[in-house]
Amino acid sequence: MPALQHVWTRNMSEPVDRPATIEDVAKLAGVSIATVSRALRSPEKVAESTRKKVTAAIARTGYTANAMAQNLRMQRSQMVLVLASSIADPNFAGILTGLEKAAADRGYGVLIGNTEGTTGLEQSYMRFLSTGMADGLVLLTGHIPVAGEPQAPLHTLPPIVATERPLANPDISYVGVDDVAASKMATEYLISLGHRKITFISGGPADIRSDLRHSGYQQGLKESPEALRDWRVEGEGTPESGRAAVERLFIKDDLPTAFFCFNDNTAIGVISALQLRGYRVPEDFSVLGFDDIPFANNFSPGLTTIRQPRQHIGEKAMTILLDRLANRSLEHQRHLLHGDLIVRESCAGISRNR
Amino acid sequence: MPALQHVWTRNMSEPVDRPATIEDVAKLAGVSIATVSRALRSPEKVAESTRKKVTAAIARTGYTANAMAQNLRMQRSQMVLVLASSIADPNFAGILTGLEKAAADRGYGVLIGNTEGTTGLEQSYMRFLSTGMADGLVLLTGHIPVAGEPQAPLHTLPPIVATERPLANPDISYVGVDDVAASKMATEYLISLGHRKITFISGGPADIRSDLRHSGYQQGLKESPEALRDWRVEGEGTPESGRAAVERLFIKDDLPTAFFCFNDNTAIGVISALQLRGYRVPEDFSVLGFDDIPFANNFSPGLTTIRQPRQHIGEKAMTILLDRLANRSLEHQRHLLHGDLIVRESCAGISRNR
DNA sequence: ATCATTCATGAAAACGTTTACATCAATACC
DNA sequence: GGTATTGATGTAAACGTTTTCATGAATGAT
Repeated sequence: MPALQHVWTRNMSEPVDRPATIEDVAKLAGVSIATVSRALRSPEKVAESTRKKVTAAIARTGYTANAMAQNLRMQRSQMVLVLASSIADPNFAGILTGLEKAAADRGYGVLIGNTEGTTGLEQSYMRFLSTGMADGLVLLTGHIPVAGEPQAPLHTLPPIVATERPLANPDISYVGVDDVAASKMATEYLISLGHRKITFISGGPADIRSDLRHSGYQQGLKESPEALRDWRVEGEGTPESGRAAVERLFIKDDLPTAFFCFNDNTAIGVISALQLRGYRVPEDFSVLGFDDIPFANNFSPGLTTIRQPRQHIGEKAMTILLDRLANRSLEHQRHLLHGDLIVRESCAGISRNR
Repeated sequence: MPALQHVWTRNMSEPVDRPATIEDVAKLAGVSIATVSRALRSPEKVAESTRKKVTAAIARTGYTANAMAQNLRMQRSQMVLVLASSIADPNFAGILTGLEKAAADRGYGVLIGNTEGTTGLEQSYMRFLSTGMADGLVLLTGHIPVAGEPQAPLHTLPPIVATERPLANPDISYVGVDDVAASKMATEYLISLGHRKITFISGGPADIRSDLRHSGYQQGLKESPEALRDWRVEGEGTPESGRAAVERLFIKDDLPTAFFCFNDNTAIGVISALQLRGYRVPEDFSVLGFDDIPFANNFSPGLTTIRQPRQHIGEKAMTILLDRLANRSLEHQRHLLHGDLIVRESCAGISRNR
């Protein structure tokens, strides 16, 4: 006897068999649907003998519980919405991998929304929350997507956790790399190599991480006994902006010996601009990045950079969210993960001939 | 009067107000729930005056229809499952962006599953389909995830479309770049630069695309009147495998003047191996890639490569799937999109001194 | 032997929608 | 002025679960 299963395309010759329901199973096993449900959800409550009958009937019918019905009844969706401002961001894939893994481990699904930085799309994705299609929210956008007033009531939103970009609002859980500590470490490393004139290229004024990393850079500078100049120039986190920053410095003829860049993309731009002008990295200038994007190792010279533990970040963020979903009482928390300094080839001791 | 809205966290002082239901709206508007539903789904069926009352009541209550209830009733989920073997794949982000956009445009959500190439995870994600949490499936894995027999019944599965990696099974819709035509074009380009000894580095025997691109390469060779050697060596699609391939050729002392690589990652490995041996690209060797990964432009030398229209591929794939979902009668279709040759710096005319 | 407990099961009420059908009023027709 | 026709609404039945409560049967204690 062939198993009765889901059939998606109609076969004109025979009657369409819908997916088996709990009632089909119950009938076949000669029990009530309540018993079938119990046999599945809390097997200890049903007698050994009937449990066997039910199991057999389930196997025969190919039954799988309808998730919509379950979720409607249980008032949840087992789904989490992940909102990102750009899927193409080099950090996105790694974080998503972690988010996804942690979610899958606990039976949750991951719904993704690409907001492209527009609040319109943001709002549109929020419907997954308001309609109950998702139970929680992971934000990679750097801000809370609230339509209305300046300070819309937070309790109006489901459990949220932010990652990748810190939020201005401290009342929301955040997990990410410790930007300040990592940047301090990076700066200290450059100083330890003998550099005294270190430029920091930011990722743009809109990005909070710029200020955090700048602040770590400042702290690194302060550690050193010598007076060191706080030398921040603006970038945008793109290779082009890195190139442009270098050009501006050359025009002003105000050159550092080392660059600490907001991210690897900027560093790549900086290096290519320097090389284009005939300089060598690290012999003439040292360049240090942030992120350790997958490509950092294949660039030439290999990028010395701070590694973001992307997958861990994702996993931790999802774990916090799901814990919150499971137990309403949990408070929000911030987790700053350590970022390793990955030493490759783009930084070296200060050259003698400059 | 404050709007009655969803509240996720309990405020001990006052009673918890659940999300407003259709019944709340009906009561407030003084009509039946059927009328509220009609006012929303088919406004033309309800009198102007009552429609206004309903609209007002909806605004007052902050009502949004419960998606679970809707989906249960309407027997669909408005959700699509996207299965990928690796989120970290450089093509993934672009394709996902397209998939996501097309889905969002039509009110569908995108559920993602990272199989990591394991059939265990694949099976586990299939539960979204069998439980009705997703209506359709997008495969970026290169094969159909069927648990059982060698040729499990296809009608047992929901509408499927494959992208990124072609499937062995021709009965499933596929949209991707035209590997053969693009590879032929790439090869012809190298020939037009004067190259007569061109190596093709594959992406590994398991990847069908290796054979397609190899076949296009062969066709490109055949076009040329001179006898040209079919010169395929095995790689794995990684920079390391590209490096290794170069080393093997040097050991055999059997060198081409140009390399056509399965993908950009391989090309990057090839170039770095050549540079490490003191050769220059493109002066000494030409190297051509495939994909045009975001980084290809920032590599040095800029990678000449075939551009995959990733976002278009994703959009087209999703469109086909959703069309199929909307109208069962549609047959499967394959769409091969044109891949542009992007000329940068890694290929040049054959050098005089070799 | 009686009565209180435990244990396994079934009946039925939710969960929040959509929609076929019935109802009734108002209009149109002759 | 009686009868079709149209139009707007309400009633109630689904959709497929989980879970409270009630019902009996079997067990245990006295």
